[in-house]
Amino acid sequence: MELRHLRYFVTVAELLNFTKAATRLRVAQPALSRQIRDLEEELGAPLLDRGPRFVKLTEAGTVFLPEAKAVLQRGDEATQAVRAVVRGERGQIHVGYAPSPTVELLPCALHTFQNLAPGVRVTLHDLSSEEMLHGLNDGKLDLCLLVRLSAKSLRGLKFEMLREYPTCVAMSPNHPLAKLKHVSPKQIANEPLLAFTRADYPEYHTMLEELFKPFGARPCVVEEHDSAPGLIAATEIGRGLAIVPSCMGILAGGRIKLRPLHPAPPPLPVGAAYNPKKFPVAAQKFLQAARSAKQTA
Amino acid sequence: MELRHLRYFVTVAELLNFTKAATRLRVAQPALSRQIRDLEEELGAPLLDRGPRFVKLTEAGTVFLPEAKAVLQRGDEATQAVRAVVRGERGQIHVGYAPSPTVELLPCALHTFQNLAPGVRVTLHDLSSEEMLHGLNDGKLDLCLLVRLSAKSLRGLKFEMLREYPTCVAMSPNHPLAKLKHVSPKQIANEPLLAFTRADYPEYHTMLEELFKPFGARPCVVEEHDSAPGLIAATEIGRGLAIVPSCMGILAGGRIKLRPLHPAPPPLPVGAAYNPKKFPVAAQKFLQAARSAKQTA
DNA sequence: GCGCAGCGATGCCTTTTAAGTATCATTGAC
DNA sequence: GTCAATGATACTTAAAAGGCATCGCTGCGC
Repeated sequence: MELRHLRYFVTVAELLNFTKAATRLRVAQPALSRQIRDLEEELGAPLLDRGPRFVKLTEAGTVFLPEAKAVLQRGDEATQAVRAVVRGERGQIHVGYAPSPTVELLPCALHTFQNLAPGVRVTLHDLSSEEMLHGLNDGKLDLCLLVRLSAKSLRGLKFEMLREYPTCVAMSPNHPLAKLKHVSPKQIANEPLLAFTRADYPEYHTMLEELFKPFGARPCVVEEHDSAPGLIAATEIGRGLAIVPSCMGILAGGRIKLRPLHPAPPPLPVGAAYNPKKFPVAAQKFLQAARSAKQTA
Repeated sequence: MELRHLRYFVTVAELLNFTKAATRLRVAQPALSRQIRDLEEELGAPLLDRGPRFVKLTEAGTVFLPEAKAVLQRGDEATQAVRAVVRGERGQIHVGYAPSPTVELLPCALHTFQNLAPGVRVTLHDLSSEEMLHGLNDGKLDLCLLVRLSAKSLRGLKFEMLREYPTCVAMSPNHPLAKLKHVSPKQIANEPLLAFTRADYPEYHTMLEELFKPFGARPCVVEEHDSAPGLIAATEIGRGLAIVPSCMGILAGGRIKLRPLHPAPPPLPVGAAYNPKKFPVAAQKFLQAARSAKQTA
C-alpha cells in the first residue's frame, strides 16, 4: 500500500464517481480504477460498491475512509514538521557562551528568540573560548556568545559584534571615588587593584597595563580571582578597586559602584561567533534575535 | 512522497547504515540511496548526515523519524481496521425484527453477540414481515428475526429456526383454569377468546381454527388486538382467554398465567432469515450468537 | 606507507508498474 | 430504441524502481 492508493481512494470516496475523481487527480479513469482495484485486493475487501449508475462506499470503505484521511493528514504533518525545521521554526540549537561577559546579552537574546522562534529549543553550554571554537568547528555548537577573539583564532569562523561595554572602575559603595561621576586612570594609579587571574585572562592584563602606561605607572594588582563573582565579592568588602566592563554591574546588583573611566579605554567587545559553513536557519534566527534584543543595562 | 520512502528512511535511520538497511529491505543499496535522496529532495532538507565512516540523523531527520513512524503506524491501523471489518469484528449490521415473537430471542442474541463481536454496532429495525423481506432483498438489512415464513415468500432467502415456543392459553391469574397444569382445547372451546387482528395475522386465525376443528367447534373470538401488549392487557383484566406462544410470558411479567395446551398444537417457529448472496461475516456472527444464546424463558 | 576492507555514490541497464488510449458493456432516460 | 453516462477491459507507452558494476573516500592493520 502506498499513499497514492489512499489519495486516490479518498478522492473517489468523496466524489463517488470514478470519472470525476480521475479528472481531479489528473489521471485517466482506467488508471484510477486499477489503483483502487489493487488497493481493494491488498486489503482483501471491496471498498466501493460499483452500481450501474452510482458508486457508494461499502462497509469496509466506510471504515477505511476516515483511516485513510488520517494517514494522509499525518503524512502532511510529517512534511510540515521538516519544513518547519528548514525554516528555523522548530528544532534545537546549541549555543555556547562565556558566562560573565554575556550576563546582560544572553538573557536579552534568549527572551527575544523565545518570541521569534518558540518551537526551537536552545541548549546552552557554559564553555571556555577554546571549547567554543572547537564546538563551532566540529559542528557541536551552532553559535557562541563571547568576547571578541583575535582574527587568527577564529580561522574560518565569523564574528559579529553585538555589545560594547565601557570599561569602569568598580569599588565598594563607601569608597571616596564613588562620589565622582567618572574616574581617570591617573586617580587610581596607586590604588590596590583586584584583577582576573593572569593565566586565564591574559588579554585582561594587557588591557590593564595599557591603561596605566600613559602615566608611566604599572597596575598595582594585589589579588587575582578566577571568576567575576569572586572579584565582585572582594571589591564589595573593600579589598581594592577592580577594572571591569560595565555589564558586570548586573552581576553585582547594587553591592558595588561602577564609575566610567575617563578618558575611556577601549570598551569590551562582546558578540556572536558562528561557522558560516554550517549555520542552521534556527541559529541565524538566534543571532537575529541577539542583534535586535534591547540592551537592558 | 510515498509510504515506501518512509519505510526506507525509518529502516536506515534505525540501522544508521545504508548497506545493512538495504539488505533488510531486500533491495540493492543504490536503489535505497536513490529513494532516500528523492525523499530528501522532496522535503527540501537532508535527513541523514553521510559521514565517511558513519551515518547519523540531521536535525531534520531527527524530527522526521518519529513523524514517519507515526504515519506508517497509522497506515497499519487503517489496514487492520479493514481487516477487522472483513473478519466481522468491526462495522455495523442492520437487523430487522418482529417485536413480539422475538421478545425472548432478541435480547439473548444481542447479549451473546455483544460478547462475540464487541466492535460491531447493531442497528435494530422494528418491521413487518413484508418490510423485512424487502430489506433483505435489496441489501438494506443483513439479518431478520421473525416467525417462520412460507418457503414461497422467502424466494432465495434462507431461514434458520432458532426457537419453538409451545402454544399456551393465557388468562388472568384468578381464572379457574389457572389451577390446572395444562389445558386441553376442548376445555376452552366455549370460552370467550381474545385474538390478534385477522387482517394483520391471518396465520394466527388459521391456527385457531385448526385448534378447535377436532371438536367440531370454532374459536369464539370476542375481541381483536393489533399488538401483543394490548392482548395481554385485555387478558389480564379478565375479558377472556388468549391463545399465545409461551414467549409472551416475558412481555406480561407475572400479570397473566400461561398454561400449555394439551394435546399440543404446533409450536410457534421463530428464527433468522438472511440473504445468502449478501451475508456479511458480522451478520453471520450475529446468527451464530443467536444460535448459541441460551433460552431465558 | 600501502594495500585492504567498509561504505555510500554514480552511471547505466533491466524490470516493474503506473499511466494513457481506445473500446466495450451496462443501464437508465428520453 | 437510441443515446448518454459510467466503469471495466485490453493493449501500449512512459516513468520509476530496482539491479549490477564500479568509483571514491577513509580508517585500519601489517
